[in-house]
Amino acid sequence: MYMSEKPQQQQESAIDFYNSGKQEPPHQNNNMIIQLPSQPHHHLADGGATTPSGGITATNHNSSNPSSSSAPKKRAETWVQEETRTLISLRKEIDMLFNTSKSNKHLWDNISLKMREKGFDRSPTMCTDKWRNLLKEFKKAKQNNQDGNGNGSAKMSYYKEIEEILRERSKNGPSWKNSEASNNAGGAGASKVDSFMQFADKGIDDTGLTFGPVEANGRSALNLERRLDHDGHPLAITAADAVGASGVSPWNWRETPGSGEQTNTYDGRVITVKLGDYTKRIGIDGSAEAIKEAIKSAFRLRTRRAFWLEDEDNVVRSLDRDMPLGNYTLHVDEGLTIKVCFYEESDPLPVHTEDKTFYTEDDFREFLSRRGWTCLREYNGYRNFDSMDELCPGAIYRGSN
DNA sequence: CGTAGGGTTAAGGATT
DNA sequence: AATCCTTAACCCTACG
Repeated sequence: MYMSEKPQQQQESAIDFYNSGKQEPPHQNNNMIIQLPSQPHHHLADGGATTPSGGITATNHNSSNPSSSSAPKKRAETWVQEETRTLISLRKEIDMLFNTSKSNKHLWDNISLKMREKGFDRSPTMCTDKWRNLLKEFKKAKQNNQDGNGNGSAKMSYYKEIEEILRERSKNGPSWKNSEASNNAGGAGASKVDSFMQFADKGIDDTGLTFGPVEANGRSALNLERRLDHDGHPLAITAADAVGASGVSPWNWRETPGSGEQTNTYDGRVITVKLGDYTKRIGIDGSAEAIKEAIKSAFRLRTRRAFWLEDEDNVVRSLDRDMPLGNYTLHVDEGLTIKVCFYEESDPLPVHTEDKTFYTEDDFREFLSRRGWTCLREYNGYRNFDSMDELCPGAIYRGSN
């Protein structure tokens, strides 16, 4: 109505966002060549929303148009369903790591990275904004849900997810906030730490990641052990003993029978999860955490690497006891692999180089600090990198201070 | 400092 | 063409 002045400022910051590096200058420029898998962006319109051409979001504008002053600020593409779902599920995975009194930037960085890995080119800021907008929508929807809002649209499924996250949160009580990624020492606390990104997971296997992204034999890069049987988690079911897992996980939050009666008898709610040559059946009667643990257990995932399930349509599904039964493919974060040169005191030439794979910003920081470095420097250049985000896969770096 | 959370602005497609 | 509607992106404030 009466707001005619101010576009200035807004416009500016928006442009800045895409062009000059306020937020992460989209990885594409510089030499961050995270090649996105050809921008999947399946264009399922988001709840009837429109997703015009192209599928490539904001960031590609600047390739041709660095900062022509009068660039008519384009807002980013509307998020498509898969994007939103992926975001929700990624956020869900690490929700307990968010700490209101500390910077969560690295967490959003990570989420953004994961998004990019899945072909969704969304900056951390875009992710936070989207998340916040989702929360707002959700709350608003909840307020006036009495009045005929009960459409079963995609949004409702977002809301379901969000509700669950919030439920988990409140259920876990304040503890999730202050005692951050609880150290793994001890019982139930351990499983609260998500399999997804165990940032605080020092100590175990600190050379980290003995399991590089792709092993020489070509088998998928997990530290799968030979025996792929289940060892313990009640929801991890082998093909042979699917019936045995009556397990309701210790973290089973839902008392309410939900839809219909919820008996103790195992009602066969099992999904099939495939990874490479291995197929396992996983019971999904527990909480998201429990299901995750079951998957880890079944496939012997002992890494901090992110993993996720995609259904037969390649849609990333969040782990949920209500998730549709069926066949899923397990995907594991491939990490970001670079080469690092090591020098001897006197010798100007590198003694040896080593491949190094990072899965999280914390991996990266930990790696640096363990060697007394503050950043990495490109091997034949002088640019320093103190964030994993800026590293270029396969490039060569050396430690620097 | 940072975050959450609420509000606001405006881009841009859809509808009339 | 005008209007409506959705939603990305921004602003502000309280709170820790």
